[in-house]
Amino acid sequence: MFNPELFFKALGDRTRLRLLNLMGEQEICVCYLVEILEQGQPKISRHLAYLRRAGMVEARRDGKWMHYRIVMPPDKGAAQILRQTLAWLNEERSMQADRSRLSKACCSPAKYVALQSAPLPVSVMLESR
Amino acid sequence: MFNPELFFKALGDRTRLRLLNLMGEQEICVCYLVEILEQGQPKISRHLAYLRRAGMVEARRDGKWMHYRIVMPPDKGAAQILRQTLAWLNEERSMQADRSRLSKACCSPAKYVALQSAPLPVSVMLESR
DNA sequence: CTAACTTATACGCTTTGACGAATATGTTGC
DNA sequence: GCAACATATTCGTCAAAGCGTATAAGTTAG
Repeated sequence: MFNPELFFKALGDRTRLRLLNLMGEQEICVCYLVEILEQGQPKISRHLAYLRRAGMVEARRDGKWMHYRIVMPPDKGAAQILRQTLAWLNEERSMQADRSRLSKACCSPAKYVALQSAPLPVSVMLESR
Repeated sequence: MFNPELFFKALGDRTRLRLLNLMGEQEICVCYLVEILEQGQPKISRHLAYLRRAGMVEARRDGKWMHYRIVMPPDKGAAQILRQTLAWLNEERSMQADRSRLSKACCSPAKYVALQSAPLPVSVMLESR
């Protein structure tokens, strides 16, 4: 599929860029996205749906939880631009801060215990080996 | 300046993508953009203003005529993505057709004589040497 | 089945932006 | 100055999309 307009529209929103940035490395549970971005859950969910419609992410159900991950578009040009964009985002301070908060999720027990056995982010699982 | 949101918003419109595609090689007069895209002049002008605000193009006045050209953003990441985007656009048929119509501007005298001594596109000038 | 929980969607409201038509601005030649 | 021309901007309208609130849908535990 070749639809640059739809593709770039999907990237033209700060919240969606932050979501993509957090999904950059590996799949991540919606509950973490809500906590880290400190935005309402319906808002996060709507933006995830937008990204799904644009073919940029896919979801996997895991019991009550949904995990989202980036999927590279079949179009080679689009995939290249998406990869480039993720690298670009990673240069910005606020995007690094978001990622940092994700990796520290394991260090704020009060908050995450409240999420009652929410699945740990992959990064945390790797660290705790 | 680092503002991915503004950057991608500018790319999230078909008319603006077509304009960038036509400006890809060298600067081009507004009158050709209007002719080739077959869109109203105010529409073209508004989209050019949008691209100018986003820092993607600059204008040069030449008497009555305005010539627009792409300027690479100072941000290295943005510049790279813009270059890739232009290359990507160039793979699409309709974008190739637009470029083709530009290079054939010299072959439809009736239409372009009506433009009374409009400055020739650079590509035409190069061909006629 | 029911209660608790996570995520998705529907609704109403507001903002953004795209559009055509009309008009303003800037330039040239007389 | 004025007329003709190229381009820019303004205005009113409409559609797209953002948001929060409320609610629906799907899952698990009991």
